[in-house]
Amino acid sequence: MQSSDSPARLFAALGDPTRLGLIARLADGKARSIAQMGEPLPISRQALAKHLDVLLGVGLVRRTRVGREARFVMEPEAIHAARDWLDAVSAQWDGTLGRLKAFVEEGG
Amino acid sequence: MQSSDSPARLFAALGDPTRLGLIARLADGKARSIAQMGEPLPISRQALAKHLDVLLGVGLVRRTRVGREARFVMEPEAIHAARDWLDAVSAQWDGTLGRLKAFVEEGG
DNA sequence: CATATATGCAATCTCCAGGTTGCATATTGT
DNA sequence: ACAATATGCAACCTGGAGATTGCATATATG
Repeated sequence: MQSSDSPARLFAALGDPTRLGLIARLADGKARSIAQMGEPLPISRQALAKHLDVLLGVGLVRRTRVGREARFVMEPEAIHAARDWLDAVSAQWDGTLGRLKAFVEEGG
Repeated sequence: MQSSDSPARLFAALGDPTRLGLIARLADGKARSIAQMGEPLPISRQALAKHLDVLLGVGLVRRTRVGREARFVMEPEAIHAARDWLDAVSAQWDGTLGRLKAFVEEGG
């Protein structure tokens, strides 16, 4: 696990419709091979493999070899990391807004 | 509000270290001009303006003209939209059905 | 063993994101 | 009016993302 570089890389990995769709499909917890993942997609197998490599690089999925297949499962911790970053930003916004309200209340 | 296209565009907007830094700074709720935002950054003013345009395009910031200045404020609703997407994925994973499927698929 | 299946590796192509420079426009200040 | 400030607009350059094709390798199956 050397992927906790910066949240930007994580968001960048999610910032592609194909990859986002892969994550959405893998969210059911099922492990899928590359061929299975690519079955409904209009792109080549190699393009798909690259996308999965990107997701792997930021820790959003985990790879397991089963025979000649490479099965991919979602890794929810990376999702949590991204969500935590957004929560922090959101919390800071809500906090400062609360302080602004307090100021208005006090100052009149 | 025509920005609720797909979450991928939102994540893509966040998937750049410069833009992520801008959002982090704007999370305090203060409105800042382009010159103010660019003061600590090692990039040109035009590059910064493009980044702010990207954030504007997905609804992450709001622009207000004050005299000759263009002030930017964060728009927390877009942050919430991104967080909600991650929550949905996470919730699906955490569901018992998803975990059971994962166990069956992996463990055999 | 021979063959089909599933994936890995590598070279290549194209396009656009992110950056720059130069000039134009609008607003403030003297 | 004139100069300084703040931004907008446009052309341009470059590296890398996303895709392709072709070939190599490993595993299952007859």
